[in-house]
Amino acid sequence: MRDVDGVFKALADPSRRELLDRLYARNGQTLTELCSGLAMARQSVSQHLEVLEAANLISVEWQGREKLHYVNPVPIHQIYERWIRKYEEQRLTALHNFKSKLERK
Amino acid sequence: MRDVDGVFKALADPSRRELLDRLYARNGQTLTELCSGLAMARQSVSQHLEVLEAANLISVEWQGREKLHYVNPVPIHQIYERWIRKYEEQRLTALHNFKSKLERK
DNA sequence: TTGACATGCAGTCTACTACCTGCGTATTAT
DNA sequence: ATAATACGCAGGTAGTAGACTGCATGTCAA
Repeated sequence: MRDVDGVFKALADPSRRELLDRLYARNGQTLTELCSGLAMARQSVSQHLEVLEAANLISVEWQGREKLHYVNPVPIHQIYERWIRKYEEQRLTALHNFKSKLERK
Repeated sequence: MRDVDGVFKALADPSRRELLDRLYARNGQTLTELCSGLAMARQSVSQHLEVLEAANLISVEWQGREKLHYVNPVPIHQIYERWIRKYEEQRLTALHNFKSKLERK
């Protein structure tokens, strides 16, 4: 349950976020497809994908010699639920206080 | 605008998330207050706070020799807006498809 | 069957990160 | 005025992360 850490760490790298974006744009891409257009060696991309997979942000399906990658949106949702919504409330409270202050003038 | 990276990196460390949580529980704490109960040297905490400040996740106000720290929920909201909501939609779509599949049975 | 293709495994190099310690400076309290 | 307090600055170290190269393995196609 406390694998929040892995998710945050996985998301902390811009290359990994781009990979997620690419998968979001078209799901089920292979490793070499994901490599194309990136200024990185295949091995680097592969490592990044491993990190994303370890964080459960993507899932993998083998099809012959090809490795297909799929986004898994669940961990991101959990991050939101367990971590962001709390701060969201404070933000809205702050906003509300700010408005009230304005109105009292 | 693309300082998303700094925010993600700042959030990637559990110590920094705990510091944010502590500030969320009680805003406006000083450095030494934030240090108390943590198994870390003051300097380490200070460095973490610098990272959070650089990511604009906290703001700082000097009062004499004391440094007061305040949470800034805006960047987290931006992360949500620009990065999470998108995946949220896909998650709901996936959920919807899943339900439809069940119903077709 | 042989060659091309998709990927994995292992090792290396560099840079950064998260710690620390020691010392310096400014502010408050006695 | 002096001591205690709150903090910053500089520097040092161990571990890790991100990139690479080279080679091995498994799969498909001619």
